[in-house]
Amino acid sequence: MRKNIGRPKTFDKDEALEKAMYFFWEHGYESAGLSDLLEVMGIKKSSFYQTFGSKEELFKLSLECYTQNSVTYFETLKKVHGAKGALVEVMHILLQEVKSHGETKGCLVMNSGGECSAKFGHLNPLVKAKFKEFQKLFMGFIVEAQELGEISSETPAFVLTTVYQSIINGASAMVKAGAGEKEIEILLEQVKLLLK
Amino acid sequence: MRKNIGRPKTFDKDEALEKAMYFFWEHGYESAGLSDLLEVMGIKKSSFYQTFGSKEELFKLSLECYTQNSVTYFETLKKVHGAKGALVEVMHILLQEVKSHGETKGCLVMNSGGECSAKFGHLNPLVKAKFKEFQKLFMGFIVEAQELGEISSETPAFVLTTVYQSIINGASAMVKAGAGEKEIEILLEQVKLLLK
DNA sequence: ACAATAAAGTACCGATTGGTACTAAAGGAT
DNA sequence: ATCCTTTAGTACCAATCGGTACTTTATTGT
Repeated sequence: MRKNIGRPKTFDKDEALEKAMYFFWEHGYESAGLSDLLEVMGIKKSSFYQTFGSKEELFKLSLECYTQNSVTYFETLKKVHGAKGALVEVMHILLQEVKSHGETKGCLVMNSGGECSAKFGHLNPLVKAKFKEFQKLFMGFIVEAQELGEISSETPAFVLTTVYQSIINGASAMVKAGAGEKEIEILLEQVKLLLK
Repeated sequence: MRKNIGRPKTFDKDEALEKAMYFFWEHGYESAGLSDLLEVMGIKKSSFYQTFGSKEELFKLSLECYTQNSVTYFETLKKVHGAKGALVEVMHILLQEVKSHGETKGCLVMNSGGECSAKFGHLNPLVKAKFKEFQKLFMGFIVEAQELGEISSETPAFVLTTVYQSIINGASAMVKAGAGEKEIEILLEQVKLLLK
């Protein structure tokens, strides 16, 4: 069987996907126009449909890509700040975003939940699966922090995880609706208080 | 000056607006098609543009309508459950929604924040204004509960308000992303714990 | 009867959407 | 030189979008 026949690919699929993922993250699934995506990805329509099949397929892959990137990013944060510190740092980063830009992209998975639950119900199962991955990721950090004694083991890890998620997701939702620094500073303190 | 000249209106503007508001609440601004809205409102296109001007104007009025309805609704809850009880009841209602339907519409203002912050930036000021109205509404309840001794005055009212908002908004966002009963039950307990 | 207003109904508009079809050129392997 | 595949480019598609224009009919007060 012959290999490398024909004209070789001139773009990297994963790189193009990552660029698309960022664009979905910024604009949402529906609002991300195909022509905009193509421009960002740096490929032409014919290449796109041959490689990714459809906009919906691209979006599904973007959700996967986002989750993988997030896991890697959290591992990096853990190495720098520790398990508990990484969780606090997430809120700290949100605060910095609000202070410098007054807005935030939030979490692609949560954003997609809001967008898909009403109009793109067939994407809900995937969104839910990714949500559970994040839940698992966060709880892993909390369990680890509890084992290390960074966080009290008095409250069950799942409870801490759920409350933590509600605060950070609520925080970014509030920023999008118009909340400012004061609110996020309060919520940062609340996260620190929660993870005692 | 002659009054009541011409053919009288056969539909009530406020009723039609309220129906449109519910439709926006369920489907979001962009996803609510004009033809769907007309069907729900029970009026024809010509009547619509004469009365409301445009889809965007209708949406702005819907945000006003939603906020007014919410204020009225909260006053009702307060009469039944008291100031603190009303705040807890909001979370309780969300839990019931999850138990019976597995989903929630959330808050129209917060939903609009997520939708408009990216693509319909010119609506942000209005969304922000409505967000602050809700903030004021919640804080009024908390202040009242503190004065009555239902809630401890140890923590400042604004802090309690912010944390409360982050939890309920985070909760409905999580439900849309796929969270279930367990998570919301935990968050209901957390709200009760917060408002001590 | 007449004027004034609102309704229903129809037709149409330009713009945009995601997606398809097809041609032609490019580039590497055999 | 031949084959295979991926590019770029163009044209086109049906569907949908919010919105406009216009005619016709209905219902009131004067």
